[in-house]
Amino acid sequence: MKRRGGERGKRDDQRRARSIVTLEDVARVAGVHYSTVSRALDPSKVWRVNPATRKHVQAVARRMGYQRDMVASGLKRGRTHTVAVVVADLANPFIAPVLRGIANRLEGAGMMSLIGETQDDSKRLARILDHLLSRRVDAIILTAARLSDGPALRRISRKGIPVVLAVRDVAGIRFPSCTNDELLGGRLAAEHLIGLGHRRLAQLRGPKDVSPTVERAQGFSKAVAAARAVEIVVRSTAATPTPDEGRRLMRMLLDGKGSLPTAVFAHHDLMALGALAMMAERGLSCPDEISIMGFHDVPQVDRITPPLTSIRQPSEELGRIAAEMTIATLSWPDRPPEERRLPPTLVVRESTTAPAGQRPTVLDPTGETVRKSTS
Amino acid sequence: MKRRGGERGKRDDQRRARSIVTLEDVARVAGVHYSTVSRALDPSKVWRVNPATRKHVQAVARRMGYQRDMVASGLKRGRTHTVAVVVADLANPFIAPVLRGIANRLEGAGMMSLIGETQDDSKRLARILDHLLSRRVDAIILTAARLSDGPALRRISRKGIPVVLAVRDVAGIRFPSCTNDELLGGRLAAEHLIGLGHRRLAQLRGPKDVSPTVERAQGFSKAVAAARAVEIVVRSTAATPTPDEGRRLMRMLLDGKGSLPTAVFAHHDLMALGALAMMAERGLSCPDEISIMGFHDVPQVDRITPPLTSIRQPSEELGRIAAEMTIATLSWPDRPPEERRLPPTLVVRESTTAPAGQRPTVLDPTGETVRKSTS
DNA sequence: ACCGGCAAGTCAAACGTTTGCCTAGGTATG
DNA sequence: CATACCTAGGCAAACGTTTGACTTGCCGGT
Repeated sequence: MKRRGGERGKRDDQRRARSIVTLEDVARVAGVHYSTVSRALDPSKVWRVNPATRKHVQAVARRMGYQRDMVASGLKRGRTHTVAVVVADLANPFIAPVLRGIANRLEGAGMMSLIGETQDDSKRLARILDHLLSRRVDAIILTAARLSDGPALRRISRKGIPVVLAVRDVAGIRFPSCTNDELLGGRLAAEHLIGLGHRRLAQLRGPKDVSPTVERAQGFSKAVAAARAVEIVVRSTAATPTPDEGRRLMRMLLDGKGSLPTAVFAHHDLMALGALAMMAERGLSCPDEISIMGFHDVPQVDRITPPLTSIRQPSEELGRIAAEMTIATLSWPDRPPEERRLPPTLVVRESTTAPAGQRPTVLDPTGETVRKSTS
Repeated sequence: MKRRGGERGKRDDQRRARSIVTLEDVARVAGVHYSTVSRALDPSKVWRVNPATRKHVQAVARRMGYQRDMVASGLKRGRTHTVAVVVADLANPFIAPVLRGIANRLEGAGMMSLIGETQDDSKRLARILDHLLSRRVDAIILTAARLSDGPALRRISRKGIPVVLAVRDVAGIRFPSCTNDELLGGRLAAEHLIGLGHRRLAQLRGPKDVSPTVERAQGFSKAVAAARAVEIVVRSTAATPTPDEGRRLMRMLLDGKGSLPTAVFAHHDLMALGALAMMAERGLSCPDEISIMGFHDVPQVDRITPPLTSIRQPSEELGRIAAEMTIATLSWPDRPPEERRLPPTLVVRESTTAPAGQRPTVLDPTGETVRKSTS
C-alpha cells in the first residue's frame, strides 16, 4: 500500500495543469523525505532539522516556487487562518472603517477575513453562521448581532468556535466584545443640547432590538430626566437607518400633537440628514427653529448645510481592537472574555444652537455662527 | 491497514471537544458505509443511492447536525468556494456597494468572499496575491489593479487561477473585466460643462497609473478638444483621492500662472469637496466664479453646499456583474474573456452653472438656483 | 445452469499537510 | 567495550471528503 511513489500519471498531469508544487515535489528535488521539507519550512519545527539541510531545502523550495497549501494544512491542523466578519449592512458608511481595522490587524497575523452580510435578518444570520461553521473558520467577529440573538450565538459557541462581538452587544451572554460606549454617547448628546438651553427634546431612535439603539437611548433619556427636561421619543421601525427613514420619523414628529421640541437627536447621521430635508420641506430652519444632531460623524456631514453636530466613534480602532481580541482568544482560549467600550466624542458644528429666545446675540442672517467646525 | 474502526481514543475526544460530526459518525448511526452518506448528501451524486436509504441517511444527518467540512471537501475537490476580492482602499465610499454586489451574488452561489486591501501598493498586492494562491481561492476579483500590474497578473493566471478585473483595467491583458465606461464618463463631464458655455476648463486628475483616471481624462480631453476649448490639467501625486488632495490640487491650480478656468472637473467627489473648501478659503464662490463637478456621486454630495454635480456609476450592479462573470468563468473555464463596460450617468446639481457673463438671468443673491437636485 | 446487465453499496486510494514514533548512526559516559 | 543518550531524518497514520473500482444480489433471457 505505497501511497507515494508508485505509478503516477494522472496525478502529475493534473498538478502540472494547475502548476502546484507540493512538499513531495520539493522533497524529490532536494533529495530528502517530504516530512523533512515540511519541518524545514515550519518555523516552529525547524529545530528538528540540521541547519545545512534546512538551508538547502529552503533554497530548493524557493527556487521551485513552493507555497504551503493552506487548505491541506487547515484540514490537518484544524486552523484555517480565516476569521469571518459578519456585518448587518455593507453600505452603512461607518462599517467600512471597522472592516479596515479588522482586515489590517488580521493581515499582520497571517489571517484574512471572510465577509457576510445579514441585512439584519435573523434567518440570514442563521444561514451565514451555519455556512461559516461548515467552513471551519477560526473565529467569528459579529457586528450584526441583535439583542435577542443570544441563543443562536450560544449554539455556535458550543460548537467550539469563538465569537467576538463588535459594535453591537447581545443580552445575557458573556463573549469578548468591543463596542462603543453608547450610554456615554447618548449622554454626551443630551448634555450638549441641555447645555445649550433646550428643555424640550426629541429622540429619533435607530433600529430596535440592537444594543446601540437601546443604550444610546437610555443614556440620552437618563441625562434628560436628570435635567428635568421633557423628552419625546420616536421609534424607528425600519431595519436600517437611512435618510428616508429619518424623513419619515421627522414627519411623524412634526405632525404629532403637542408642542414641537426645540432640539432633535437622531441616532444616525443619515437619519439626521433626512430630518433636515423634512424640515426644509416644511419651511423650518435648522438650527434657528429646531436644532438637529446626529451620530457616527460619517464622512461629509461636516460639509452639508448646516454642518451637522454629531458624535464621533473610533471605528477603525474598534475594528483593530476586535481583531486583536480575536487573535488573543485564539492563542489563549481559556482567558476570561474581555469587554471593552470605547469612548465617543462630541463634535459640535452648526446644526445645534441655543433655542430661540435664549440666544445671547442676534442671529447672523447668513446662517453662519461663531463656532467653527472641529473636523 | 484499516484506517477506520480500530482503537480510537484521542480522535473521538478531540472531535467531541469541537463537537464535529463527520461522515463516519453519520454512517455508523445510519448503518451504512460513509461513502454512501457522502453520496446521499451530494445532490449531484444522489442518483447513486436508493431513495429509501437516501431519505433515511438524510434524516439521520439532519438529526445529528452534520455539516460537510468544506476544508476537507476543498482539499479533495480542489474547490474552496471562496473568491478573493482585492480592493485598493476599503474606506473609499464607492467601494462598499461594489463589495455588496459581489457578496450578495456570490452568496447565491454558495461562495463567500475573502477581502484584501492593497492601499495601492504594488508590494502589498504581490504579497496578497501570493497569500491567496496559497489559500487556493477559486478566483480573484481584482478592483485594485494598476495599469502596470500586467506581469504580476499573468503570473497568477499561469498558476491556473482565474482573475476577473473590476472597476480598474490593466494594460495589455485579456481577462474578463467589468468596468465603468470611463471614456464616456469623462466625455459626459466635458460636454456638460461645455454645454453650459465654459471654454476654459480644468481637470483635477485622480491617482495615476490606474485605468479610470487615464480613460476619464482622455474622454474629457477629447471632448474639450473637439469643442476647441482650453484645458488645464492638474495631476495628482497621491495614491488615494481625498479631500485634502483635492485642496492641494485646487491650490496649485489657483496659484498657477495664467488665467483661471471657469469650470473644474475633479476625478472624485472627495477631491471636489476639497476643491470647494479651497475656494471658500480663498473667498471664491462656487458656482458663481468657478463651477465644480465631481465623480462617483458618493452619498451625501447632494446635500452639501452647493449640491455637487457629479457622474453616477452603477457600483452595486458592477459588483454583481463581476461576481456573475467570476461564476461563469469557473463553470466554463474556456470561454473567451468577456469585457463589459457600464455606462455612467450625469447628475446635474447646483455646483455647475454657466460662466459669469453668460448667465441668462441675474444671479439670485441667496445662491439658490433654479435647477433642482435630481437625487 | 450460465451469462450479462443492472442497481445499490462497499472499499480504499487519493487530496497535501502535520506530527508521533521509530531508526540509524554518532558521541559521551560508565 | 557496552550502554545510554542525542541528533537528524524517515515512516506512515492521520485530518474528512470524494470517487473510481469493485462486490453483491437480483432479475431476465437463453
